Amino acid sequence: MSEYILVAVAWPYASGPRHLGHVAGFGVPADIFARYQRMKGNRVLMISGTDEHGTPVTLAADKEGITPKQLVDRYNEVIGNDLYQLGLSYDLFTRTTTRNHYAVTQDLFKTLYERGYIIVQTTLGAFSASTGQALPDRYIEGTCPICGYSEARGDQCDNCGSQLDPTDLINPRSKVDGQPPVFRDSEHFFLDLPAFAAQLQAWLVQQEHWRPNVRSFSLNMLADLKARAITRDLEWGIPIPLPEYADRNDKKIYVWFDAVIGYLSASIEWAHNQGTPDAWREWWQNPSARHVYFMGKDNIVFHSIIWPSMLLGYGNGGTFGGGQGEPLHLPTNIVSSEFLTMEGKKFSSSRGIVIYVRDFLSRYDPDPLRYFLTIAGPENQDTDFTWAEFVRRNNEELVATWGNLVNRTLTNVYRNFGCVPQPGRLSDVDQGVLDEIAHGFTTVGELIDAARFQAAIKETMRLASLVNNYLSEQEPWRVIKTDRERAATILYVALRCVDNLKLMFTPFLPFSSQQLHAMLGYSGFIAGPLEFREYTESDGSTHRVLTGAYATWVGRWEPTDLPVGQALLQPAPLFKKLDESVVAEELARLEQA
RNA sequence: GCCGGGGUAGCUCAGCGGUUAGAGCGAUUGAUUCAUAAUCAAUAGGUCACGAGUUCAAAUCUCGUCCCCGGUACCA
Repeated sequence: MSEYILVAVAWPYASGPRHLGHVAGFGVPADIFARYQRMKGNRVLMISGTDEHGTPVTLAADKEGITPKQLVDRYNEVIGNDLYQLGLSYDLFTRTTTRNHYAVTQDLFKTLYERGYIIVQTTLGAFSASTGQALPDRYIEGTCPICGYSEARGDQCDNCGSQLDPTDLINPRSKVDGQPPVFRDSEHFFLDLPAFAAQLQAWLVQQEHWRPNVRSFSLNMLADLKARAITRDLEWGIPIPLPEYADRNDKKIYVWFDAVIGYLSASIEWAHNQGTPDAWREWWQNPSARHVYFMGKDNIVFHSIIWPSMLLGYGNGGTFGGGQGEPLHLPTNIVSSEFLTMEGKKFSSSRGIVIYVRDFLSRYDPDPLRYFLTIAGPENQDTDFTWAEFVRRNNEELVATWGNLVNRTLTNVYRNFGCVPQPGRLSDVDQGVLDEIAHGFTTVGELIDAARFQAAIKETMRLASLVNNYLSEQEPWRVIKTDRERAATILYVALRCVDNLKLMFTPFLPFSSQQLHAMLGYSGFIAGPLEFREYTESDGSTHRVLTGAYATWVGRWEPTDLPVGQALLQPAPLFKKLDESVVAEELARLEQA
């Protein structure tokens, strides 16, 4: 019985290229989960896109003297390429500047507004004296009234940690042009979060399967819930869908309000692109579907409080819901990761403590990166990326344990038989190792399903060691000198194990598993490939999306019947051993940046 | 400040009330040589941040202290 599973992946922000920390937090874990579920035969819809509105985009564009749209076009392409090269198997990776996304966002806004969940309040805002541009709190700096630190931000002082208001600062100035800001009243729309407090509470207490930090953090927030502004004084954003704002260019929907709606709008776009415009309902209006969200810990509140409130308020209503069927589905699980640091420090583009995904992949293969981010990534606590550790994990774990097992097995078989050998009678030891590997489909599968990816890949590696152990004990290279049939049996068993491990490694290491699949003499795509497609919307605008024909995958999450006699291809190493000098080279590169 | 998470072997991390606290790597010793000098086995290595408490039993629960990370509602 196949399940409907929505894999909702956090939307990378299109203000610049993304670094390793970003993909460690949401991309790789989500892809492992999605690939496993597809191999298992479930109906997976994995969606996301670039998040393209908001102040940082406009400021970055101003700095370069280009329009926000030009800037996000560039980074949508860069980020899309990164994700493609990493093999993240989105059913749809789109963007928030599509006509479809605007329409869905406006539908939610309008529906929530009509139902009284959006209210108007006046707040004091800061504006640039020269350009009139609104300045978010953190774009204002000045002297901290508490500790006297001269570079305190409008929201917080980094020196003493005090929470501040921009109006508290002594000698406030804009971080953009250094001029003192002008403060004036501004009318904004607020999402009435307290209206959902009771429903959220009832829902959250039931979510005992969530990682504890997500649940307790969210429950805690409920105690002191306030209405939250969902519009900004900004030109760049989705227009407020009310008649009196139709011609106004100074106030737009807040970027986070539209970003979370992306999960729904991307599902709707996917269905439309497939030519089955209502297919999104099979995930969103299906109470037995599972919705699993992946993100970094800084995004929790938007997914556990704000987005659920919006879904509760919308129900099945509005233009897209059509007032029919079940209310839209709330998150089933919110898988939040901790943070990856870089050589002991926080990632920081401005200070050059960063490795961009594209730079990394220009020099190294995607699977070693996916391996590192899974086995040593920030799943349960902050973890550190160091080049020394990356090289070590690559050489001494990935190459030595799994790569070597594949290479020694295939080389032995290829040289002596050329094809999958006919086994003789299996001994208890033979059957024992086959059974243990086959059992991995259960243990590894359960770990992945529970979002315990680190434990899952460790278990898979342990199984690979087991087969190395089996070969060491059985010594087929010695046996073959005296007993060819026994050697054939041993190698057949090892090859069956490798074939099954190949499948178990596929969610983690899709590229090398595909290579191995071919070397074992199989055809077809075990789990791939990804592709870009161009779509044109009704207004004639086009955009590129990342997608793939995943239904054609031949990889199944179950033991294989490796056909006796199947011809193998000439084996070649799956992974490259990295020279120790890589560490010094990369550290020097960081120094220069 | 407040809220949440974390501090465990040389390193990177699991474990989160129950036999003598685990893994991988590193170290030492031995075996092996089919394989990318890749493998396999054994040994050594820890007052589980610190202090107090609850309990028959604490790395695990409670309280306090110190340090690191995130959030703190106008960064996303």
